[in-house]
Amino acid sequence: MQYNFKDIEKKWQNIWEERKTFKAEIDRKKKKFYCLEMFPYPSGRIHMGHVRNYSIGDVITRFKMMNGYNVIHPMGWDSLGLPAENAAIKNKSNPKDWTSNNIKFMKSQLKKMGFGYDWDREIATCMPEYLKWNQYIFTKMYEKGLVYRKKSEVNWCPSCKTVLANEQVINGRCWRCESEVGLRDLDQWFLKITDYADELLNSHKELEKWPQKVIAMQKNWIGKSEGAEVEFKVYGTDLKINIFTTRLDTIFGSTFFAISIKHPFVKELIEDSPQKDKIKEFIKEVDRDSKTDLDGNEKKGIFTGKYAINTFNGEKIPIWLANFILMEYGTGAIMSVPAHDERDFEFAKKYNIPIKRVIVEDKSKSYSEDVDDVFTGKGYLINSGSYSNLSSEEAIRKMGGFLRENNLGDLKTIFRLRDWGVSRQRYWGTPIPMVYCDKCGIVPEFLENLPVELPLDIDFTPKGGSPLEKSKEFINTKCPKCGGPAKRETDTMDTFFDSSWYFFRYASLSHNKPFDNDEIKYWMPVDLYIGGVEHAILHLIYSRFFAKVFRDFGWTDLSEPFPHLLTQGMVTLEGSAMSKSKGNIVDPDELINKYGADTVRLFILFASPPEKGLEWNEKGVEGVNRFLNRIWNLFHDNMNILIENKKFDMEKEETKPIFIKLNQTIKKVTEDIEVRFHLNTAIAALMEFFNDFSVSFNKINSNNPGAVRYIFEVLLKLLGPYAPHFCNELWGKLGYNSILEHEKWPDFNPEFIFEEKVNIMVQINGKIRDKIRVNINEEELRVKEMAFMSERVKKYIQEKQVIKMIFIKNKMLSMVVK
RNA sequence: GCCGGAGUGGCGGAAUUGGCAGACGCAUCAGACUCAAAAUCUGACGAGAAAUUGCUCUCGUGAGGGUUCAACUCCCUCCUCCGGCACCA
Repeated sequence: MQYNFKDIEKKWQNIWEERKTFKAEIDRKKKKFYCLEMFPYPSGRIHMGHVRNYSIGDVITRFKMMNGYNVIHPMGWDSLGLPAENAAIKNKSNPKDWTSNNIKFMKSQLKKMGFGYDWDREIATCMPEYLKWNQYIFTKMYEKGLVYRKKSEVNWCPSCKTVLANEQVINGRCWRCESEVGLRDLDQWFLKITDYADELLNSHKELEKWPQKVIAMQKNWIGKSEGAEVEFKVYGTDLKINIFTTRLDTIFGSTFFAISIKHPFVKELIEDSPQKDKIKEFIKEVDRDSKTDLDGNEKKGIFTGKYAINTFNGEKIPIWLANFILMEYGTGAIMSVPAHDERDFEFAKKYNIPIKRVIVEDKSKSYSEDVDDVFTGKGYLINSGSYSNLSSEEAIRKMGGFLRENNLGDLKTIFRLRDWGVSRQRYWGTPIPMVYCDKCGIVPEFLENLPVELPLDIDFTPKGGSPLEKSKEFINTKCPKCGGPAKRETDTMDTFFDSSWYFFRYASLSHNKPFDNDEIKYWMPVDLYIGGVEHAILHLIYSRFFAKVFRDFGWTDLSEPFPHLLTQGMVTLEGSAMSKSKGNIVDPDELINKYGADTVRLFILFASPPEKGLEWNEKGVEGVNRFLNRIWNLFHDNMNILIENKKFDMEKEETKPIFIKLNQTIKKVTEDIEVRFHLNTAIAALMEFFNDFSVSFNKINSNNPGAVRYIFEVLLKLLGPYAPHFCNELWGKLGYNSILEHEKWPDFNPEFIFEEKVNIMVQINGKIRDKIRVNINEEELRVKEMAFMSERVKKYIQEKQVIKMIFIKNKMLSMVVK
């Protein structure tokens, strides 16, 4: 029989809502637990990734509630962003309406899954209140010097005359008109996240409960490298070019100098070269390559005609333009040491540049003048003037000192991480609250004028520029300082800005500031943050950065917002992520309608442990549904026994095994949730227990009938977080008015964890030859006696000598015979 | 190239501290119920060998080696796959 999940699930969803079961209020007598899942972008419908993510969070939430925690479990919407704008262009509608319709629908889907959220704390990042504090944070950052303006390139469609987001550029072409996309230099806003690069890296140490993988990814992304910056003079000119190197110790081996084609001094270097036209042609070529030939690994270069003077030995070395030097990293110029760097070696071979060995692995060995292989390791210096014979490390230290003393450079640490460009030339984002006044210059909008809201009467059909640029009422404003006429910034913020602090706002929906520190002190940090591993880098670095900035503002005492992170793997179909554009979406609604939310929740959690990727396969859904039905049927077939509520005896011989199994299951399920988050094995343990229970049901019923009800009660509590509607319904049928979430999570009885008899394996020469059943904690001597009496053991040890015996209590007896 | 992670039956996965490999579920097969099917229930289910039924043995966790009484688990070498970063100076 299939239980009627439709009525039951609706009923309990209403009860949770009416009783405000998941409302979170500060109660300083209780320990809090902040359970957070990454909020969704309201794209229209929830997908399997959401179902998985929120099912995990919901199990933890209910589990923690039953363990006496004051749980906050909020939900909201990352509701600004490009898809809304694209949809608006397509449907000639408004992003706001599109978004709020989607939110409405998705919220109903989440409710249908039975997820327990405190909807009173719901946030949508597009709401005026959120815009206001988002903008306020931006102006604060500006005041503190964490925001600046810089020219930066954007994608530009020449036919639509508009800036394109990266997502709108498909294979180098515009997503709408397919014309080739170019680049444009625009003034844009940046956040100085690099000021925090070192701290973001160092405080990884505090994140003990983060997956190693995520930390490794972030470290990679921040990309710290320690080296030195050295000034080189250009021979015969006043030019000085700085280079960055991690191998200052190799500087005596530098035989050429290479700079990026984008280096600001290129123009001056080639000004009077007879080869000027050829060089310009080369620059164009490399520029083209960099756009088309993504992994173009052939090294190319051209001699500029100028020479640099090696700061350490005065040698003149030729300056080349080379395609493998990036302006974005270091200083855009390098000293090249072909003997000790793979790329420099390849380049030198190609262009017949001398190669000079200056580092050797072994001081006592002699090396030939010819260098036919690259040695990139550290070692000892040779051919390096007064630095010869020093180790690489010593040399770097001394050379660094020399640079500092002579004002020619210094040891320096650089990062791959670059400042965060937050400007977007789009409509559906938080307007950057800056005003351009002819008299006062750039003025951040005052708090009392916030939020700067988006104008609604906007034509979204792309005609050139950002939609905001065309709104006269938006652009024209008063200067907050002098009151004179001024113009508004038309760029909006990267939506990652919005999502970098929403979890503070959930915890404190304060009306006169972004959040209130008293409330933050109670609720924050987030005790468990659950989300897709695809956010391992950007979102999780930005959020950590924001927390540190807030701390430095004096707004909180918190340095890390998420001490415990659980990253779930992606749900894939045929090996690739489900996405609308690929058309491989599995819609959870169909499954919910067919099997009910409880089955869907159980199913997605049972399929694999959360952190692993999950290849979608619907086959197993029948299995978990069967499990629920079997419980339902056993329960209802025995209602008469269950409502009698008789006394029972735990110690009774006939039923002791099921109590032991029950207590073992409590222990296992508790630890699986709490310690490992392996919800799949917790469910498996519950199934295993129920199998035992049904097999021995008649025996229990006839020997110890009162136990049936007790066992069902415990089972419902343990299964409750996974299948909350189902379990609450049965709980009610036992005559309780309470809801399971307010019941206490069962404790296991340590006296019922161990069985009275255990199997001891008898191993002879590494192979298991017998199992003997003995009382728990049986003495070594007695086990040995029994083992020697076993016929099967005798077979293997007769006429042989036992030379070694190892006894592990309750587990095994291992013998070595000869 | 560098940095992570993984590799176990037909499939998803389990084995938490080095101690019974394959829990739990799916699929499959057989049986019961049924006129029949579905549903449900019962049983079998890593590979191979032997056997009269039960009691049996050998091999087996990507490959090869090692440590150990004992290895999916620890060490070394290698292969494959996935993820991140990448002419990073």
